Amino acid sequence: MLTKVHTTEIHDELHRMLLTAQFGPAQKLKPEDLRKRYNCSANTIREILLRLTAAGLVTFEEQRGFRTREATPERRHDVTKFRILLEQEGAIASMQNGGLEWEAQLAAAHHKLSHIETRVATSGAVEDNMQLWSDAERDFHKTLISACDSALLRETYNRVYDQFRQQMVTQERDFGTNYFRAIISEHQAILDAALARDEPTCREAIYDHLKRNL
Amino acid sequence: MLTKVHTTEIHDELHRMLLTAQFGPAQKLKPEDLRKRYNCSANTIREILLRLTAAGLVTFEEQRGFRTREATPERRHDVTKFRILLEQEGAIASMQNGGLEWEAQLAAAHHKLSHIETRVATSGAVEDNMQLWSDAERDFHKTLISACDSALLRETYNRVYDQFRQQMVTQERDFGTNYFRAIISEHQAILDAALARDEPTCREAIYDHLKRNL
DNA sequence: ATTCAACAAAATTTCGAAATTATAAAAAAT
DNA sequence: ATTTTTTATAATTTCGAAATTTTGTTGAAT
Repeated sequence: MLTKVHTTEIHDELHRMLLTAQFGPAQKLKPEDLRKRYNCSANTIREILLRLTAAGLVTFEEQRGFRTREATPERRHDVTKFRILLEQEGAIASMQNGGLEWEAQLAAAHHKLSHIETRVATSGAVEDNMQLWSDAERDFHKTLISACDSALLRETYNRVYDQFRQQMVTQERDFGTNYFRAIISEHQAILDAALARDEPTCREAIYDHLKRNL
Repeated sequence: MLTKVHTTEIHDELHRMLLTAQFGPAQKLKPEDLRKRYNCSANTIREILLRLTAAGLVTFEEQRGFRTREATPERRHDVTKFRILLEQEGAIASMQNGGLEWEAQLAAAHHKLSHIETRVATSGAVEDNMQLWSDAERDFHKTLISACDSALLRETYNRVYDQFRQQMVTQERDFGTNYFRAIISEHQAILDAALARDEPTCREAIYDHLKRNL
């Protein structure tokens, strides 16, 4: 009898681990180890790793297995630059296409995010709120471009956002209260420009928010 | 004894078939059929289809298998718009970073392409030269952005180019001599603007080349 | 005639193991 | 001592089949 396995759950778990630096950069991901840890077959692990490769979080070389992506300044620069391009284009398209519903969703996402960021900035409890902040940050940026009419751009952005996050957490940067104090106003600037439909200002706000990673 | 199978070759074969409309739009890709056709295991087919899903040429739904992508005007529009964005950004970065070597490669790729296009436009032998033209066209556009400093943009462009091609061939368009007569000058305009480092003109030339698919 | 349930057939997913290939270690040759 | 060959070990890929889920069909109930 086959023990029921939950491929999706293992996938999500590994995905989460990759975005919280539970593995080192360019670290080998051994199917045999993972197989034992999750009590499933090597094939299932292989399929999951192939999907994570498609997401850009893992690299694959024929006959030599899987690795987490490298974390280098060059790659961080590349991912950041590309994210800026996609987010600017997506945000502007959203500003042109989005209506009241989009504005409301963006305001809501920002409200949540700024609440968490303020709490972290004042209390200093970074670790405790990391996952919460992480989800809220992703949601805000995703909502920003959500009214953009290109499904392909949105899909691509989601991939790139994850890769960006992977670079961030892997190259341990200053995630102290200073960081959170700084980004509160940056997120506010993006929100304001977006709702005001001020395209050049929004472009600039997105750039200013991300330029520290270039 | 296991009969040696060539996963890569089957993959490339299916990839080629997807880009030459050997399957209908949104057609189910049955692992069992493919397994028999290529004389390999269902698992191997599954792995290949997962890779093609990562490339964006195939869709996958849990427990209900794989399908070729749909071919709709909306999707063609989306893919075209995104391709224009990536190609414009990539070309301009190439013009800024590329040196003599890049110029030479671009000139070479264009020479090949225009030779084939002229032959097709005059002889009318479209079918006979389709694969040849297809490879040359891809190579020209790929070379155009090859000196762009973002590996991520280049990777993404390659994926989107394939998806664009898939839409083109699936929605049978006018691939007669008229088409080839038209694009000869369009490719020439892109080349000229790129070598002249004229950014606005190059942007426009890329748009003009692709706008018929919007 | 339409809807629903029960069953049968087909397709998908997962497994455990065999076969292949890469990697590491030891031995031999320069 | 360094390089090359050989051997042993480990990892990857592929298979064939079992288990699961979906899809299609038949027959009963409304």
